[in-house]
Amino acid sequence: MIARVQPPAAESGSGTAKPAGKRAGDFSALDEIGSLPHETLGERVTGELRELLISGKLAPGEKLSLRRVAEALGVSMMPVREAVSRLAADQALEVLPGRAVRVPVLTLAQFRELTRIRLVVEGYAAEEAAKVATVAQIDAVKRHEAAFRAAASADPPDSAAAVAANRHLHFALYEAAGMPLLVEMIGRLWLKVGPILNLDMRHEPRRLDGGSAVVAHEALIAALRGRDPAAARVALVEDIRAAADHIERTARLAE
Amino acid sequence: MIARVQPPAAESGSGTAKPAGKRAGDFSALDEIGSLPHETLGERVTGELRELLISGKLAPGEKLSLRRVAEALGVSMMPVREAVSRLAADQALEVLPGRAVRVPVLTLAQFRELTRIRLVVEGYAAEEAAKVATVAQIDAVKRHEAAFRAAASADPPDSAAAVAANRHLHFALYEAAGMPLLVEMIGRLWLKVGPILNLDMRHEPRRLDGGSAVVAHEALIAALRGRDPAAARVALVEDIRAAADHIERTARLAE
DNA sequence: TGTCGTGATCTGTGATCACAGTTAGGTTGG
DNA sequence: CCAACCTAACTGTGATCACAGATCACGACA
Repeated sequence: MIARVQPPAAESGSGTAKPAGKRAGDFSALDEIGSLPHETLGERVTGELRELLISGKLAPGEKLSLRRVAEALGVSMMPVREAVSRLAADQALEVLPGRAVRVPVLTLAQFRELTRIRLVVEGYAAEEAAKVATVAQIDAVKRHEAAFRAAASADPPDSAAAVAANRHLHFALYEAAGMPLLVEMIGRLWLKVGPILNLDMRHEPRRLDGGSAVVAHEALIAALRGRDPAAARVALVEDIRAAADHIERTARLAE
Repeated sequence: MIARVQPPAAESGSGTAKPAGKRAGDFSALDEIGSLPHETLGERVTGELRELLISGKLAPGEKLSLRRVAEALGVSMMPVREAVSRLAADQALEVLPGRAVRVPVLTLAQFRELTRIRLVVEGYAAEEAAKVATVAQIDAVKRHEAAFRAAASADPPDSAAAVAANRHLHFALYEAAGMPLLVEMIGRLWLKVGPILNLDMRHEPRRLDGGSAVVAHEALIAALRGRDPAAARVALVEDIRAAADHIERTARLAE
């Protein structure tokens, strides 16, 4: 089913900050107000569905009905159509020929290809991050790593928190590379692997978290501190590959 | 302005080929018809706009009106909305806060980031293609290369044909890597750089075509024939970098 | 002559209605 | 008891209408 709309959610998507015309030094009070969000309904629904997908709350194969989603979110069918169109364009959702729209079920081949692409793209982001990250950005990564370890080693393990912390850790790293378009592209990749990956982590948090993930994360942070791009890439590749191996062994993939 | 709808256009996007249920050997006649397109109107409009973007027929900064596009294509406003939503989700189009939707104008920083990403992603595709390409696929690349050289060295140079041949050449290469998701991701990148890149090539075909492009393409084909992944990557990187350098010098980029 | 106010016209956004296709469930005939 | 049909409810798609906001141009006032 569909979760309720959370009020603001602090959407991290494409920011719309635009100071518009800014003259020399007159009317200083007017420059304070920075163009309010103007977030359209369709965008909010998109963000809502994206959040559900990337956090693994929507299982692969799950069917979505435009009318049901619209009703659950308290909006008309129209914004939901727009949101589904966008996500379907990214293949984060798929619409079957004459049926409903559903969360795609990846084939083994597709999952493997996606993993290979992630190794290249996210590995590159880690490399660049190791080159140009500020100490504040490295601290942010460390903070999320601590949160991840805490959630993973708790008794019982807080799988939801671990999933969220893992995501924040990775994206804090990617944003440290200073390449916004690259970050967004990675977000699109996570939209595709999110359902299987996080659904699995949600089911078996200790297997993945207590093991190689923590080790890889520590190696990653050490590489960031030492400003060692090659080591950062290796650490991240190890992290992704370990998770992917685990998925391949346990998750149910099509065909 | 908006071009007219070309009848079929042989959409090369996400194929919808699906033989549906295929039983043993009964009703052989029914298996002939391969589930007809079932292409929705919105999808066709999307493909139409995508083609205009990737071929550089829509200039950066050009404004689009949903109603005008709808009228020009002879459809309602609805399918156009869907198409624009999809393309805007990929940032192939952008919708200003309270204004119209337009083709994005890249800043210099954005263009450089895009180029860096292309070097990584398309370079990887070239590497993989050199590993696994079949002879038929290599021949296809060679065929497009010949068409490109012919169009570029003609008098006067056929810039439209050169642009098209260049695109076919690159995508024939990428498809040879056998990674469909990667190809689609690259297509998304081209959607962003297409307007500036091809618009420029259209204006000054000889500068780019007669020079480094042909050399890079020849080196690329030689690398494919020799099954040398590293050389293929170098050749492609050289091709992209030369084009990007030319753009940076001549094209008018924002900010 | 320069500048501000103002109205007409455009923009995208959202809602509602109509429709063809498919699916699922219930019923009937074997 | 099983299978086939048939109806009813649901699906996404497309069109039309209504609305708030922004832009632009013209005209009036200083």
